[in-house]
Amino acid sequence: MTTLNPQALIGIFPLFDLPLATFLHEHGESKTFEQGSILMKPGQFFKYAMLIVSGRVKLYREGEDGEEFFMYFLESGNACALSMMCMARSQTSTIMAVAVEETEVIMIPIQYMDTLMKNYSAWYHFVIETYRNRFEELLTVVDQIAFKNMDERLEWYLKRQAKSLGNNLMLTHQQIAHDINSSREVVSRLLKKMEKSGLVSMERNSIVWMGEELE
Amino acid sequence: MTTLNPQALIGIFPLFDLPLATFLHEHGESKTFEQGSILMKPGQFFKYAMLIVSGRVKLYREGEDGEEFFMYFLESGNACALSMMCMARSQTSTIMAVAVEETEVIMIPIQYMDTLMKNYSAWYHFVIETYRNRFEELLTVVDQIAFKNMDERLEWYLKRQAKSLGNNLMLTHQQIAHDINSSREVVSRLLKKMEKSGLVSMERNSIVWMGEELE
DNA sequence: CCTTCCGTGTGATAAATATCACGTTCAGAT
DNA sequence: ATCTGAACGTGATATTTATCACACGGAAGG
Repeated sequence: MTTLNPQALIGIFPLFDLPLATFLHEHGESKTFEQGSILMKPGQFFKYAMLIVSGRVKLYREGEDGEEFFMYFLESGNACALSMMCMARSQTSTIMAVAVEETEVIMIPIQYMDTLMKNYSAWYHFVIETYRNRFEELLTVVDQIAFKNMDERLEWYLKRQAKSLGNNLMLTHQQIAHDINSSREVVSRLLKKMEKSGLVSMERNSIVWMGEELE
Repeated sequence: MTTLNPQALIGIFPLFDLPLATFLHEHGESKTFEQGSILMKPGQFFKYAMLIVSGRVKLYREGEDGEEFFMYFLESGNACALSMMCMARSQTSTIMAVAVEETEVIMIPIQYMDTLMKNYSAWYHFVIETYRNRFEELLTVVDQIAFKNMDERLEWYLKRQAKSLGNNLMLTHQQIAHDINSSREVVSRLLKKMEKSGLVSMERNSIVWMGEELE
């Protein structure tokens, strides 16, 4: 039983229709994750598909020696593609998901997947759409790290952050370096250049993105 | 109507059951792609989901200035995840699929997707499985380019090639450089090192992988 | 047989990025 | 107010990768 009623669910997940929203309302479970808590980590077993109602989740890949690499955010109306894929086979996760703010999710137990797929076409459209979006996002990530230099990657990173978190970014250079798998000094220098060309303005602990918006 | 009968289909796609195989046999279309022909290219609109019966397809990402970056192979029993997601609206970012040998595929017209999803649970298991495999493969690609140096990436590349194409690889240094987005000279030098440490042996136009197998 | 082209080898150099060392600034704690 | 630690700035240097230049040898075709 979710805290949100079917109509409210449709408001957040526009691909849902009333029968689906009603079903999920009845059989889903609401849960709130505090800022900083882990929704998913490598090796974890899935019992639920997770839909994001509100808040924001950061997905990143972990390297062997503790490096991290930011992949994307999940936000209101999104679903965790990995949770849906893994639960279909009772497999374990390979990435890390952390709430960057207080985040409310709906958890759909694995045993309903067959019913949903079979009887609710809105559900499988939603699932396909979710996969498609994540897959495409992952492809753009590959593009960036395969073809672009640090300056362009940093710019793209900031663009994406600004799109999700707003133009005033509470990030330290160190955090950014971590996310793009570079080093603080490199990030500092590149930011300096970007400031000179008017793309950002900087203060202690925060950066204001002044370039164009993403999309 | 496919050239293969339902039983033969199940032999190639073990997740299929008889009703599904029968349906696909009736409504799918067989097609053969010659070596070197393009199954999928930038900005293409999909009318079919594509399943690989035999042969091998190489999936590439293309950069803005014509660079290429090898992502993975699709082989007998695989399906093209992207075709199933019907990426109707991909723009600048492009993916390329080329047959590296003569390849037979089954093409399922997109209008059957709803029926398949609704009435054939084996189909949606197959679809989920396909997505999951491609997604995970893409994640390992991200790992490599995000965290590893060229020597490790080259080694991993050769391992994957050897796994699909056999240990005797008919590749020039130039082709390899292209696939991993590096340059011929770099690849030559790294291969030289690998030869000295006994990982490969080299001849003109071919490289024999002598390291351990992947997986 | 000879020429030409392609694949390869290799040194020199450049460019991009990472690392090290150290300084500065600023906010919060004592 | 002073101290302290975190965040940031910056030069020097190392490492990694790319690029340039050129040489060599074999294979294919005339």
